[in-house]
Amino acid sequence: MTATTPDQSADAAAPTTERGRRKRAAIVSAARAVFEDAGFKDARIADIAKRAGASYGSFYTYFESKDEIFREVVQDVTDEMFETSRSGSGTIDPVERIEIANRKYVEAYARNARMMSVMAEVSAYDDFTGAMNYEIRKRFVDRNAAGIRRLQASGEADPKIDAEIAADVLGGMIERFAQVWVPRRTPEEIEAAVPVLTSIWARGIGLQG
Amino acid sequence: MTATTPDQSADAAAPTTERGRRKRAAIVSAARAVFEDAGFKDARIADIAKRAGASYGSFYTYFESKDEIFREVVQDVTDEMFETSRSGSGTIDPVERIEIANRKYVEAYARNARMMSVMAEVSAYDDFTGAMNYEIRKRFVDRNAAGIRRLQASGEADPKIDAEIAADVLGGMIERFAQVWVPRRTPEEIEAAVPVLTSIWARGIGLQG
Amino acid sequence: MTATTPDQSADAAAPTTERGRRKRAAIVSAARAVFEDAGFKDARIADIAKRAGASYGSFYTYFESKDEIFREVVQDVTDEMFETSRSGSGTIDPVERIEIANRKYVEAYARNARMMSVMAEVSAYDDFTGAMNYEIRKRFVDRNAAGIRRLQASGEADPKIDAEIAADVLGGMIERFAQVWVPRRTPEEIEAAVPVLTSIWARGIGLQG
Amino acid sequence: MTATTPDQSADAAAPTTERGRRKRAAIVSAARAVFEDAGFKDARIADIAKRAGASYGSFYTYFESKDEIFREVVQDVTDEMFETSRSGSGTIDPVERIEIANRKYVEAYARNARMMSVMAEVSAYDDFTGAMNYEIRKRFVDRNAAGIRRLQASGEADPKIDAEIAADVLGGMIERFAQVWVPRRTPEEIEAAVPVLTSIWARGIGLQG
DNA sequence: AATGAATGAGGTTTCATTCAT
DNA sequence: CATGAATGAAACCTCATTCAT
Repeated sequence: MTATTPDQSADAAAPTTERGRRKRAAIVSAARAVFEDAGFKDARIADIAKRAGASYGSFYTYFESKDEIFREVVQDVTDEMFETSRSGSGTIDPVERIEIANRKYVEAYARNARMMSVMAEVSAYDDFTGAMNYEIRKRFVDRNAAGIRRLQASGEADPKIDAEIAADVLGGMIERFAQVWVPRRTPEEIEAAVPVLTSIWARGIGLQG
Repeated sequence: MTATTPDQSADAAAPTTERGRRKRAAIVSAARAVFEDAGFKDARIADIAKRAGASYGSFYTYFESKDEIFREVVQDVTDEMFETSRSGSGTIDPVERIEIANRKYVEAYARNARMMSVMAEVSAYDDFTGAMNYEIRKRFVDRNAAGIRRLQASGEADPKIDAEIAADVLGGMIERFAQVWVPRRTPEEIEAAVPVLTSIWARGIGLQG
Repeated sequence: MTATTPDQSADAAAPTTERGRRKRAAIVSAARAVFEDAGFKDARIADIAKRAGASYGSFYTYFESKDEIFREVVQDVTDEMFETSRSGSGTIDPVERIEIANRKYVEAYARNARMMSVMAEVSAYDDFTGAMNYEIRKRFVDRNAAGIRRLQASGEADPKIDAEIAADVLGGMIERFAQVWVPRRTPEEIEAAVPVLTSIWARGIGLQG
Repeated sequence: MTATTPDQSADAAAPTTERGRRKRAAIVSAARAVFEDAGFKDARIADIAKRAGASYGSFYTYFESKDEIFREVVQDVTDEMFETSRSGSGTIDPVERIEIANRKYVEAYARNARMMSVMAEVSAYDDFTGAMNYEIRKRFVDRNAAGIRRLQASGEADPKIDAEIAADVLGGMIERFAQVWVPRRTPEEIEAAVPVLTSIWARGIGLQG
């Protein structure tokens, strides 16, 4: 994949029939599975087509290129990472809110772990994927920053802290935790570590005596 | 690159003459530059040879394959990351020690940033590189854990904290900070952020009132 | 070609369309011609493809490797050598039967002479081809042994002779005759020598006063 | 190896010192071993040099090319095949003489079996080797023809037989026997089969009853 | 639309031979 | 003469993309 900017002028027409929509969806789903198994470079169109029960040529009826379908899968992942982390919580206790947010992020990451890893691979040489990665991160960090500023305003968090940097750094801590722990540890181990994350986070911004 | 374990049975001979040593070093150096520019998959032997002022065949005088030279470069990076982070500091103040350690890691990362990124790419499908990455991380995290335990023993850090998990998580925070900031920010911005990292770290383990 | 055992897990798909079948057959035919001209080692995929009017890649649509197509050609030759020598003769005179069998073998060899020679070359380092060569020989020798035993049972051939060894040795005589004479002599010379072969064979097993 | 005619204008000088002669002999010996192990095409100059304890460059001090050294080895084999089969026997009994000659050929073949097989491989594309093979065969067949004519003159063998063709055909029987049996059977089995060869040969030319 | 065959640029690797030291 | 590094022409194989049916 060469460095590119998103190109919306898709030549491959959107399917008009129900059957076409199903086939298209099958290809996207198969592509995601193949990318997860093989990474981007080693994924072959032939494998995607076979896995989708489609022919070689059918792939190109729906997608212009390998890049294009990869971007569609990346977009799906990005959307889901957004979606999941969006819903707020009803609680009032700030530490509990932080823990819920952290847990949500880790859970969303777990559902998309392989693709997140492949996106990290591809970001190295593809601008679009890099931008998507950045978006996911930015959304997460921005929400964290807003939360910290709110806690500073209410006098619960240390007002001397730079909220943007702290949110960036602490968000990175969660990201890295997910990257490292999700593929290697059991759900129970991860669950047990989340309170440690929360505690560090809370102390880090001066919450709690 | 297919998943592999380190293989010491190098078929390509070590150079016996001074001239050979120079050419070999030139190839390693050129290879690193090419990997940094292009990543692993897109790096071409032809480019490495040309950049080293060597012929196509000369490459294969010293290295069996693209995999082999990549591992040599990875080994070099790993060694340097170890080397740098090893030397202790003379100070006694724990916060200052943490800051020095963090700054050292970030500086070492900065010197190897592109290769660290390529290694992240390749770790996805190559066991050797994955193992090297793991080694770097483990070394860093272990040192941190020892430091935390020491501070707990001296009563400076909160003894209720699980030192291993905290070291893992806080180490990840530094790693991710380096990954994200080094390629995108100026040295000044990074320098300015390090105290934030240090502060969060220190508070996170219960240092300071 | 490295030593191998036959591998039935062909990855290259069998053609499903008529067009595909034609192209595949053209490639097999071209391959045989190229192997006959150049032997195995010097045969180049590019030449096979060009001769078949196909592109480089088309070759790999149907065959995994040079080894695989060589085996297919070898299989064809083997089949034809079997086929030809199978049909019995109607005559009752044992000497006449021997002469017919010898002539048939030599004729079959003549039709496949170049490939038989290439197979001899390749047998030196490839197990599959060696096995095919062995099969051809075994089939021929076994039939001869049965014939000799029949003649011994009917009292026409010397019963003291070891039929298996005699069949092996006399079969080898025919094989070697074909190897040496077919490429170097005219059909007329060969035709004229066949009765000598027959006479030696017949006398050798004690037929005729 | 491309088709060539023997070229006596060797550029590589004959060694003048004793040490040079020894090294040259070591290279020839190593080359033979490598050709026997690997055949012609797969034999590498590097392996020959290493096996001879010589450097890469030394090889080219003594030999112009891979072809040249192969021809030297082939010449050695040819000489030895000649040498061995030359010495006559003292006996008078014609059948015994035939048996001795056959046994001698098989024994000489056994000593050179691997190289004879490699020569068969190379004969397919190299004229010089083909000529050597032909020489070996011709010498053997000619001697046989002379023997048959002698027996015809003395009234022991059937005078109606064409001595040249019979010698060719029966010689081929021995050759093929050696090719097939030597690599696959034990010396005892071979020894046991030689009388069958002799018997067929003797009967074939009308000797005995 | 669907199918699957056809294309060919692009990359890796080998190794006989030459050449600088 | 000895050494071993340097050269580069081949040759193989892959696979995204195009195209004929």
